[in-house]
Amino acid sequence: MRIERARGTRDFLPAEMRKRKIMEERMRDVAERWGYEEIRTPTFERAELFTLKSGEAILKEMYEFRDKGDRHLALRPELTAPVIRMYINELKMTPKPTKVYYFGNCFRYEEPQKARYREFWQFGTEIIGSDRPEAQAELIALAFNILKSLGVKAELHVGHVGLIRERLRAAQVDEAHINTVMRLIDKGERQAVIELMNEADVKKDLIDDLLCLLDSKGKNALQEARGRNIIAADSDALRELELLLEYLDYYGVDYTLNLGIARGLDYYTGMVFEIYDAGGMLGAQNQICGGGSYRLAALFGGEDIPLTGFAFGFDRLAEIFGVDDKDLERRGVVVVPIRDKEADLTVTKEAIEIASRLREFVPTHIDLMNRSLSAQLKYANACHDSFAVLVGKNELKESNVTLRNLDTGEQEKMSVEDCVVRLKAYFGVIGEEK
RNA sequence: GCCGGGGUGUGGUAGAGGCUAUCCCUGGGGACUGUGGAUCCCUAGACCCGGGUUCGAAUCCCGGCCCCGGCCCCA
Repeated sequence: MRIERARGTRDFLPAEMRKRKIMEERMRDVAERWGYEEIRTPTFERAELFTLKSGEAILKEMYEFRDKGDRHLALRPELTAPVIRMYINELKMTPKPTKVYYFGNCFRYEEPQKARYREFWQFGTEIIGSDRPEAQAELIALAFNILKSLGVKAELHVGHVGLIRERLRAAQVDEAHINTVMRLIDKGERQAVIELMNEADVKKDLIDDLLCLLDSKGKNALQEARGRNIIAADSDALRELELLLEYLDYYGVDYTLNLGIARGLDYYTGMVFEIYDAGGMLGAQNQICGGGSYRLAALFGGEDIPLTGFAFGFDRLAEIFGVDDKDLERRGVVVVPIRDKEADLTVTKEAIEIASRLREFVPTHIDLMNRSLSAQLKYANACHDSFAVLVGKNELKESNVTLRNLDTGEQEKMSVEDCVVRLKAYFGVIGEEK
């Protein structure tokens, strides 16, 4: 009987893995050069870590279970909460800001769709200890540069939930209602927002101001809003946002100001941003990154430290990441022992020794099926190898090997030493050992 | 949770109630134990699962599973 893959999961074949590894390497590389260090948390956690953050309702969207010790556990549905937990448990004493990144699989029990799976990967970073504009700008610039390293065309929208919250407070809306409104804004339900405000007896011109703020887009939105007195001149959020945008210019980051981004979660406190695929390849799921400044640590029993972070949907990036076929094609070498019918082991011994040397710097095959010479070459061809190193008794007699270029068919006899040098040069190995 | 379209060897397919299920690609072996990509031969390998209708089901019906896409959601 044939066993099917679990719903919403995928197998990654070598070609896909090569692509994903290239992406991972580039993303890690950028993060490292920006001074972030990789961390890793467990694949499963106590379920309450996630319900505390997102409410009991998300239990039905998680893979949660009881272990044999009756602990209530869950496969992680995201990585922010685990990272904060790790920080509170064991990173508290590190110098601030603490800059970390992560890459890991997450699990959600949802209906699979385009670029949406039950097991998916997130790549994200957290700045622990700062939500100042300097930190916000660096974080956004980092996300921007990671996308650049992947050659992905994307659109960055930056907002600030503080502006809207301030506006609502000015309108005498209480905190509980503010959170409700933020959630509605995030869902784009304007009508519901208006109704709720009417119920709360908010004056009509204040409602208009709010709606106007939500619609603000583009570089000049801030000046316009201030010009029309929608934002108070002494607004803290405004000052923070202006500074952030200034810094983004220094970083050379292109952005669209979008005050309508609300991220309907209570713990977002300041800057928020989202990045969308600009190529239209993702259908309905076109958001590839989300982040912002938030306060979450106190919820998990830590000090209420400011946090700024983002997470990329790695699978969505993989969907739109284009890579040269050349980069994906694995080019290696095959060592071909030519055995005679007496099954003389000296040829095999020599071949293995040569393969071991080549394996220090290039993918190397050697026959595992006791095949004939021509069958070995046929296999090498099917595997897109570049060179064959032929080792037979003729070569052994002369202490030589035959190096055959599988692209051109040219071949020539040479010593093992010359062969190694030649292949090192071809595969661009620098820093010859002495 | 809801809606639409699908599921035949590794992959891609033909087949529309009736012979041993078509063809291409693929895997293994051989022609060919010192030179590959061609050709030929042999060989491996499939009707998603369960039930129903029928003399007879890959084909029609029902349920499930899975895939693709959309809604909801997206921490």
